[in-house]
Amino acid sequence: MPRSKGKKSSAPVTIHDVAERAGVAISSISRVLSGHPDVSERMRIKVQRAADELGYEPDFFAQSLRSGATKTIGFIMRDISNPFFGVIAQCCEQELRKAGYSMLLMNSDGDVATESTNIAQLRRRKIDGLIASLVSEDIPELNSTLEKLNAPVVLLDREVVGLNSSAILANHHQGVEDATLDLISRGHKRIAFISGSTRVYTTRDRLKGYKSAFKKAGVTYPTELVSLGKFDAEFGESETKRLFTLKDRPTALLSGGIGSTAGAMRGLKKLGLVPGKDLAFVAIDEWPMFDVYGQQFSSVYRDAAMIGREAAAALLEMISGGSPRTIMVETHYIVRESSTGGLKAKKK
Amino acid sequence: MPRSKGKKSSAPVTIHDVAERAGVAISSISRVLSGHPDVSERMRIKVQRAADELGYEPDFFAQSLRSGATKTIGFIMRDISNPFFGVIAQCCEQELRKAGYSMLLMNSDGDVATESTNIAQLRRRKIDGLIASLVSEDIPELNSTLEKLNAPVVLLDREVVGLNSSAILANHHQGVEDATLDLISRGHKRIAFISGSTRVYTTRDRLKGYKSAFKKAGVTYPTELVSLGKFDAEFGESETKRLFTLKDRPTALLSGGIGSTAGAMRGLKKLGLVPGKDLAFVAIDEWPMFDVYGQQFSSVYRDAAMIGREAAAALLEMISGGSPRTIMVETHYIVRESSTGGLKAKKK
DNA sequence: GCATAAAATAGAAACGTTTCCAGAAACGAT
DNA sequence: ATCGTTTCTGGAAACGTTTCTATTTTATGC
Repeated sequence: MPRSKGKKSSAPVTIHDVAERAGVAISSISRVLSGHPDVSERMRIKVQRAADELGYEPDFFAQSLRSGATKTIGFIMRDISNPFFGVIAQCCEQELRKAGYSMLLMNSDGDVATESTNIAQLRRRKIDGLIASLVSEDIPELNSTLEKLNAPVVLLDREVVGLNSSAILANHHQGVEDATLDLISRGHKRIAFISGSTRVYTTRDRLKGYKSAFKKAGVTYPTELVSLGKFDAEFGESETKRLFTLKDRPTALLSGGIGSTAGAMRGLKKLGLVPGKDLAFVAIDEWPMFDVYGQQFSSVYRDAAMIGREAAAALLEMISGGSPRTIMVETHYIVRESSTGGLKAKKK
Repeated sequence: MPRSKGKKSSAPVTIHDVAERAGVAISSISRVLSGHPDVSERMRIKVQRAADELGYEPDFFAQSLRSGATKTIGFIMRDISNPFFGVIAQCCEQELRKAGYSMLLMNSDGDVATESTNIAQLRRRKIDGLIASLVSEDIPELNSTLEKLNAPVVLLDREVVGLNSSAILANHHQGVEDATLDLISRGHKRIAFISGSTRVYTTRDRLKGYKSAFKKAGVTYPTELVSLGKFDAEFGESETKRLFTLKDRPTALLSGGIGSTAGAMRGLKKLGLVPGKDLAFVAIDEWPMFDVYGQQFSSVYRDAAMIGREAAAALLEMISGGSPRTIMVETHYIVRESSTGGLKAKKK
């Protein structure tokens, strides 16, 4: 028992063990392993061998405590089960991992309070950076909460005024304008538009595209068919039902966001309306497999994988001293079968 | 400068600052804040007030270094962009967060080497537990790698022999048997079956259901229509194309796993074959929105949200000293339109 | 009141690193 | 040889907690 030389099976090997084995000071071990320049070749070899023989792995927490860097990135999503966010998360994590960082994932479930708790938690964990898809842009104290993080921030599809962060924005209005113009040119005037709150960039920019299309076409847009509230499926479904049971019901529908689209599709189904036949339908953001399902949906597309990669790149840049920047990702209107339909016998 | 009383704007407040303010020892601060019983009411109030006034937040890394608990759970997925895994991740994270744990997310991208690197990384980070959807079950050194983690493990849909872990398994064979029997009863004999490698539980259990259905029906199953290889979309697509261009082509298809199904659907589309018409088609595991897309797909369903919750629960249980256990989640055959079709003019 | 036990507190030693500082060794140049 | 440089190394002080031990205070029973 008193012998500490025995094979202490599972006691983790520390820097002291390596130092003892190599017969040098612990500071030398640290220098060798962290690639410090002031190290002789003889020392390097000696230490490396001792470390290898003992299978030494530096303790992450001790390192972080002393050095201050945690090699950890916080990632706050409104809903990771949303495949659009899933792709972003995947690509982002891949890039961060390549650079030696790990990703701490938290869902806010679209709830402001949860989001703020999450940010606080991440601050205590001293993350080196944050990538977030925020619930809203104008929450009181949001700026101060984020600044207290004391770490660079990359926002996805959000513009927070007065905050010194990077942002990955999509050029939503372009795609939406194209889609709306196409629908108008097909003869639609009563085009419904469902999306989230105007308190976030996403909605505002989409709305801009919707309005500018009508303007370009010289038509006034139907304000009563624009429904902006939440991004979730419940809202999408109930609004779709409401709008499509109006007396003078819409002939086309633009649904903004993955959640909205899911809700809209459910709503239409319950009403017995078939996209591409009883109405023209364009989804903003794609669900996976949109291109192969029997019924093909038109969409305003953006590249989620690229968004993830760009977010990681922007953050890593800031961590190594770079300045915040805003990246604009293009959107594209993809015409498929569901852009047709909704107009009674006009074609005949 | 020499005064340290001045408002040092951004220097983080430590336990020492609180101790000084309250005029007590740092050990008392720790005791109060961690809810130690041996604390007088007077002390509790004094410390609490000082802590509140200073806005003290214990340093996470210092806590972990000293106490050994990291309040962090590793989560290794093959592909988080897969919405099925996304739902699992979301529900799981939610449960863990409630219990005060954070989730460190890593993708293995279906690659064994990446997976093993990830596990090593998580070990250095001293995670309190791991939840993983492993690439394979019989990788050499997998057991020792996982055991070296020195933390409880919950595996999703995997059976690793000799490993003392919990597992969330799905009762795949039941759902697949039901689906296969239904197809047989509709008159199908040439039922193709595409899934991943038999080196994982998932495939083995599904295959079991497929075979037992044929056995129960007293029919020998078409070995040449069973294609087991990988879970990804490429494999699903190429095998679908191969099988459905055979001279004596299948009349029905069971595709196992989200990836396979995506590939199969692409393949069928390219061949111009419509599920529910030119063939009967049953997906094993659902893509989101299967119930609302124009063309409705039959499936063998399992509840991803429940899997996530059960995984979290099992892990938390083990962390607080409980024993590993295996949870079996039911699967259900859901009949929709795509179960019809594929039989020439039999009905007429 | 007094011994004894119990409760509350302070002080200091960890935890495993990195980093600062000082000193030793090596190396040219005189 | 001697002196300055440079290069390398060892020792020790952080980093901010928790936890162990020892000490002081308070309560309890006679």
